[in-house]
Amino acid sequence: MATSTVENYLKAALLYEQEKYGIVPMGALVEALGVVPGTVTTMVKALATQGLIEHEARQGVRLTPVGRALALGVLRKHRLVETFLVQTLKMDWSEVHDEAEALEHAVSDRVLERIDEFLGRPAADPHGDPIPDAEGRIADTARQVTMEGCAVNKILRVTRILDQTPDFLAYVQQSGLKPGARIKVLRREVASGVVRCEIKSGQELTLGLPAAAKIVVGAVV
Amino acid sequence: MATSTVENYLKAALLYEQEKYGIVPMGALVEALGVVPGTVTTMVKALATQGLIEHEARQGVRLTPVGRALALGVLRKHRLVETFLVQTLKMDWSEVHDEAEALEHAVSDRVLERIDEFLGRPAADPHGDPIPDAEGRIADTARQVTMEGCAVNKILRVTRILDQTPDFLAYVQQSGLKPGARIKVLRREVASGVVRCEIKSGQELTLGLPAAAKIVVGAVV
DNA sequence: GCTTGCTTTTTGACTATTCAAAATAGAGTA
DNA sequence: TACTCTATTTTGAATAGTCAAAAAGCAAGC
Ligand SMILES: [Mn+2]
Ligand SMILES: [Mn+2]
Ligand SMILES: [Mn+2]
Ligand SMILES: [Mn+2]
Repeated sequence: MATSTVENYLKAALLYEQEKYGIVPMGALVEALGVVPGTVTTMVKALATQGLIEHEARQGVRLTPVGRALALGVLRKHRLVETFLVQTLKMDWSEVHDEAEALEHAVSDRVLERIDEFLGRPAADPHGDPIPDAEGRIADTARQVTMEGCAVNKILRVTRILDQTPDFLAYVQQSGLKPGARIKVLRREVASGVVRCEIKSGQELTLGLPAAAKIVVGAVV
Repeated sequence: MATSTVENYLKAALLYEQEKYGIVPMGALVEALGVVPGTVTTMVKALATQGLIEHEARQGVRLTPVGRALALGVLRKHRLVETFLVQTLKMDWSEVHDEAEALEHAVSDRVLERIDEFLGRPAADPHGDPIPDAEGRIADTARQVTMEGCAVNKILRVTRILDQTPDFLAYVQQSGLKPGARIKVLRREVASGVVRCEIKSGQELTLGLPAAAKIVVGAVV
């Protein structure tokens, strides 16, 4: 059985892989796990011995198929637990990440299956992050469009928030841009670096381009 | 923060204390935790240093008020989680113990409060074991009566199963003696060592005295 | 009092994970 | 080419928890 430390390392590598391309530098793991560099070197060697990752000296790591499958399982648990905490237990979407960070290591596959069924097999978590299915398949999010680059004057739906720091989530909540919200981008002013948009009931809102780039939108269903 | 190992040791000591009187012998912890005796001696010293138990050399341990409070918190998590798994996620009552054994260390107080509220602040878990409240108060079960010693020819309700081995739980389930079931003890034959009783819809059932002693009954509400 | 048998403790060793601090490799720069 | 800066690795040490096996304590019986 993989320890929770092992699971955290693999999940961190997976998330980095999904965001960037190719190899995961040691520094990315240092950052994600909050440990000193020497610790990562040590752990990475151990994980490589176990066949979960490949370690290119002075370069970084790459997940093996076994390691990736394990990481996808942990990510699935994390996101289903988050969804459960928000939908069923009515917790605030900004506080569920830390809870899921611990529960993802304690929820068994049996319990997870129950949760998945109970929730009706959701495709995304409260932040709009896609949930891998039981076989480890996960929706491709490479071509998602954000408020920074979407069509103008068209009603769209917020589907995902890329920046999940508490501050940004609080801002998103308070300004009504949570996943599910319907919005319309009115215009983009590149010179001043702002995006002007309309949210439900005609209210208008102005946000900076970097913030707009963190809000993924899609067609209204 | 107490590690899950520490929590398991304290909970084991608490459960033993509740069943028997006074001091908890080292062997009881060896048995409950599934480790070798030397390990218990080592851990017990560490727990004593942390002020969670008192260690009487060659005798055993006793929980300190701090240790007992911690243990009651873990027991509360365990039993609320079991209840949640059965009532909300529809898991079988015979399989939830092991799941709760892991989840009790990962569920935060915040999540626990949500679960407690969601379930309507239950007083007992699926096995009928009392759930400590948030302040650590737990119902006194010292004078509970079992089918071995209860009144005869009176309709009673099963409230608790004391033997929670999978085999016994399966027997209880299949013979309709789960907590909540209404039963009537018809007569006790001390010579042959059996108890004859009637369960719902007039079916009769015979069980041995040791088995009867594991089924707690109370007045019908 | 001496021997038996069971419980508990001691000792020595091992794994997993971590940090601090020093050493080193590379990449880019002057 | 030599220097500088940063990322990574090495080394040495610590903590938590565990086991195996030997030693010690103690109660009971002879
Ligand atoms: Mn985690
Ligand atoms: Mn999420
Ligand atoms: Mn446990
Ligand atoms: Mn129980």
